[in-house]
Amino acid sequence: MTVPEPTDGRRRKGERRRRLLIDATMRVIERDGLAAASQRVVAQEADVPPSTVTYYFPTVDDLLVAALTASNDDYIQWLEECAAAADPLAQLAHLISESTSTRRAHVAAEYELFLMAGRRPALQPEAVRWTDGLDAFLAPYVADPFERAGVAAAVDGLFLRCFCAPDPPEADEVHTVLARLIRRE
Amino acid sequence: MTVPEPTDGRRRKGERRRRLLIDATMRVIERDGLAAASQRVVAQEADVPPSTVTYYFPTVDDLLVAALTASNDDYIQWLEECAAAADPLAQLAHLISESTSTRRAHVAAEYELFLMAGRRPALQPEAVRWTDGLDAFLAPYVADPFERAGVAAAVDGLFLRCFCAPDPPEADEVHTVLARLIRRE
DNA sequence: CAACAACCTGAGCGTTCGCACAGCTTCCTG
DNA sequence: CAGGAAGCTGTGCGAACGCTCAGGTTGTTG
Repeated sequence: MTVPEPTDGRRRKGERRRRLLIDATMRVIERDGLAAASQRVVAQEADVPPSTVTYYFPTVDDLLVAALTASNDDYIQWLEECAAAADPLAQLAHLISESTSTRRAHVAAEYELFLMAGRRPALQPEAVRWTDGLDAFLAPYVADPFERAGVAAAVDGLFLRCFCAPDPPEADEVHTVLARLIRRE
Repeated sequence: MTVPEPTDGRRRKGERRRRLLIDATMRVIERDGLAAASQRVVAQEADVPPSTVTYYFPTVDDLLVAALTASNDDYIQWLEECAAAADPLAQLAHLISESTSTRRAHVAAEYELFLMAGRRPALQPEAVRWTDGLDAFLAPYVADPFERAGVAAAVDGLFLRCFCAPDPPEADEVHTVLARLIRRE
């Protein structure tokens, strides 16, 4: 996924610019939703002329797909970081609970991606990347594949709950929920 | 939620027309997403002039909120029907698995609603209506509230999975997943 | 330093958008 | 059966939309 960091200074600047636009798109998505992420609005958010957006992303759809894919990248990486932590489950609970505050844009983008994938088969592999990553993360904790599918679905549901519930659960509450789903006695 | 069915024939026709527009909106959402549901597009889908949409829904936003709310109504009602069935859990699994085919528009609308609720506090009660209903449904099966929150989140996650996964699970598979989450041994 | 590639942008075209509004028909009520 | 409420729609305005394109600047390479 990550580009091998070009030596050419021009291309490097180009990559930086692309990233700038994607970040601006994420901020717009967080604030007003995917539908509000038009060429002009994103351009203004990034403080560049509208034609710059066209230069880097031939169509707005390309821009949106790029932003959603990048967001998915981030989540998969964070998940791997969770897996490498001292207490992976607690770390995951923390990540989930941050949907309330720090990572609102990312959660919104993730679910917009899922919604898009439901209509466009071309995007399904991107959704699968996440679910596969999540399944791999949970494998050490839940042996039975059916049960694991259930816990994975719960993780997705918890992200959403933290994003849109009036009184979203704290990290330790999410941790408790996850732990009770996994620990069977 | 349901209007007391007016005696006035004019108002009754009006209600029918409102419903017609909401249904058309749902079809558009299913096909091309919430962002595509503009006044003109919905009007064409419903085979009425654009100004008719303005007449019944002062702004497009009103139309979208009405459609999403109506969809939420449907889901809550279906959930109650599941609860009243012979095997509620199997019936719920069936409902979830229909996200793949019959109820695609409703699933999409439901998640669009959640995403909107994340940005607009005014819509949060609508999201809460669903989660509360789901919690009530699960109460007989899962006593512990934390565990129940986990299973509820899993239900939401399973809806999404059925909507956008390349090889969505069948009803009996969903049933197995739910049963293993609930039956602890 | 010539040649080229990548970056960059202002102007503008055609389309769609949301919404206002005046004026019409239909239907109920006193 | 008069009066009014509710339903209905064609017209049109200003704004935003996606996208094209000609032409300019900057940086790299042989």
